[in-house]
Amino acid sequence: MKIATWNVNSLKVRLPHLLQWLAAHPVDVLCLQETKLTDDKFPVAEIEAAGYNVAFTGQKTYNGVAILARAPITDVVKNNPHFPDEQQRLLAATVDGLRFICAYVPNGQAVDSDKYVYKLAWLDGLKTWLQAELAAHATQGLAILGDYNIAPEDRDVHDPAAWAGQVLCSDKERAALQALLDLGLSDAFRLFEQADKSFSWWDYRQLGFRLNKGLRIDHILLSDALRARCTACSIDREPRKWEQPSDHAPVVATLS
DNA sequence: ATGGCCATAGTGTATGGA
Repeated sequence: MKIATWNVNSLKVRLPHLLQWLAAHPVDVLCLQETKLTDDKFPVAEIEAAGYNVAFTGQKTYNGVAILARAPITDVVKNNPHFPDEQQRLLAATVDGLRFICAYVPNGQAVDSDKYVYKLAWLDGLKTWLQAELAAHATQGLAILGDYNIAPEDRDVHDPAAWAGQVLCSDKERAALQALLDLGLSDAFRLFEQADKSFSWWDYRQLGFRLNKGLRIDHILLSDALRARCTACSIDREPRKWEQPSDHAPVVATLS
């Protein structure tokens, strides 16, 4: 079984890339972030024609998440019951008996800004909900995939000195991510040997991708039951090379 | 050169992203 996450930065613009990528990589479950589409505009027919079931929750202009799956999708939950939020950033669903959560963590804009305060509160609320979800799905397993907008360590940053203390890299954000891991989750990417300077996002400016000036901020976190089944995890840089790409690359994990 | 790009809403240019 293959599971993946991809921040598409507008599903309206990136639908051709999504369909092209799925044709080459027919993963079993794919979590999308930043669809930026209200539900009435979601491309259900195109995704079903590609052989996927889909659950989604969106809004105008910003945010929006979706879960695509080859198998039936059940027990869909939109948003965090423990954190009332008008922004559409969380979606949970069960596929093949496994629990999947698609997460688009707030960006935070700048350390100590209102958006940064919201980001930390949002992550604290996520922790409360995750604790319950992990307990409810301990046996079969849970995966939470998405754009965390946090680079866990300096080795996940192209220029740690320049980014030190900045949003996406600050101590409080890293501590909030660690608090999620401490619930009993593992960063799938770090279960394996990986190339140095592996990133999942590159700025559109400054030839960011060509110079590999990126960050690793998109993650697949696995509960213990799924960690034991995980045999690989990689970042697919290919779609970042396509014409008019998303600034994020897909992250893929393989489960035995 | 402390900003460069991209998407959205909507036709000027502001906001948000990361």
